[in-house]
Amino acid sequence: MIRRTTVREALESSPLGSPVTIPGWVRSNRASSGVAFLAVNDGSTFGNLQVVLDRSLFDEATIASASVGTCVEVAGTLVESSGAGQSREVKASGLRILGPCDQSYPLQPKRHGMEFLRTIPHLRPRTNTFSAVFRMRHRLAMSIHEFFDSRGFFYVHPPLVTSSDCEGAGETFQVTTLPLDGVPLKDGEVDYSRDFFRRRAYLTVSAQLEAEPLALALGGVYTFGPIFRAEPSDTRVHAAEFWMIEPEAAFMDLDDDIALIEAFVKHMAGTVRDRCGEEIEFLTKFVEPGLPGRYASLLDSGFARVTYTEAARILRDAGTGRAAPLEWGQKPSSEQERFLAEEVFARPVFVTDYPASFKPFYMRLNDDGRTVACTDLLAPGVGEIVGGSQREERRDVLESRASQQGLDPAIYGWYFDLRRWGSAPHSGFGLGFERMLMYLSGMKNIRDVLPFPRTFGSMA
RNA sequence: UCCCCGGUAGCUCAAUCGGCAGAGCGGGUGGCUGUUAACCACUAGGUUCGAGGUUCAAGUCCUCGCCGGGGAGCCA
Repeated sequence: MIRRTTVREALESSPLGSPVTIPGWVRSNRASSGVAFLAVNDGSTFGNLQVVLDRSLFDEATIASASVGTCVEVAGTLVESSGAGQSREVKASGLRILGPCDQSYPLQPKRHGMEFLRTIPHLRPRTNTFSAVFRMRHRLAMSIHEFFDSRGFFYVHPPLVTSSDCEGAGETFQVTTLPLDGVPLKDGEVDYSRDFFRRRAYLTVSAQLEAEPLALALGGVYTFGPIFRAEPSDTRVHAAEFWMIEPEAAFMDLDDDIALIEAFVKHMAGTVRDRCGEEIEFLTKFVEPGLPGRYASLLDSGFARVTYTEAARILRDAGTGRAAPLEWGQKPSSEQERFLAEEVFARPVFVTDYPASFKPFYMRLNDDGRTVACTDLLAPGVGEIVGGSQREERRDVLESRASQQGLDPAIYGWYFDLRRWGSAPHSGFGLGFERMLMYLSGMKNIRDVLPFPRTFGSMA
């Protein structure tokens, strides 16, 4: 075991004058006749550690061998830097090559295109941009657990293999051990009784249906795990495998749900802003200049709230404006959603009470009989980031809406049972983890916030 | 799935109306007394995505294919 000092410790906390041993990867190697400088990064923090090599102590070949990408272990003393770019540096007494790196190494100390970096997912975490994104990803994930834990929500783990396709949430990947070149048939149909689970099985497209029974026992719960969707959506915001947060809580109505969403989004943004300052600074400079404005819009004011019906009126009255009018009963287009968030309200806005006609059966029917108690949170620059609703707790209403939408009661029997015995008002929402990370990092393609993205037609 | 755009050196990109295929970075060699994606000089490096076609002449125009990107729909 190497007893090491991290770059983060060396830059922030280790006492000056102390001897240190620091392993890391060379980001740049600048040699002049009397002295050579290595920029060493170990991923523990955004910044590099400057290592100073006196050329009277190190020969030409040793210095040259520490080329960009090489894994080195530097021994030396932590000292105050006389240069302008950093306050501390290491005066080296030893340099060991742990992992040599020849000139075929694809990463250079220069800007690369995202498309090229996607072809080397195993190396791109060594770039400034991707190491920043993945540290931010960690911080965001941790902030989710902090938030719900502090509010008494329990972290639950619904199955990834399910029997239902969660109505309308998307195309499923089927899970089977049946041989594809000789599927067993019975009466001309596939004989699923001979499949692994003795029935059809899918990868989950949403954990919500399984979260509800847990919420109706534990009170407040949340899930945070992978979701799989087989939709052939070839866009910058869709992945076949992504992560979703789905809180669900008993005794919570739509107003409570909306308050929870707002507090949650603010907590995530606030934590990342507080803890990822260097990452945000870098990403603002090289990826998305509008990043500070995004944090401000999330953190510095309350979110707006309108009903779908009011939004349709606004879009109609805006008339000659950028977005087309919305006829009541139609789904808003992404252009209309962006118009509301960016121009009408200029901050995140909750749109509530959509028509029941294009929403799933489990959303609670309002007293008007034509809208449901749901909300989408629309953010400037991206559109929808959260979708939630109060769930239909009345057994008769739920069953009639399910049958209207043509669902098989046999599959959803247990879901109806929740309303049969001890039903309770409850609500929840879903938030796409990568979409949130894209918003907070400024990355423009979902493939660039996932370490190894799986998207339609591509598994690099 | 539909629509649009693109593919030139290892990488990032130029190349006028169809007329000798270039630069920066990276690599190699040499230089420089503290550099900040160091700098200076020299140098090597090309099946212009592939297959056809038009033309005296194609990176450039046409057809097909492959790959990549963006948008729409759908969603998270």
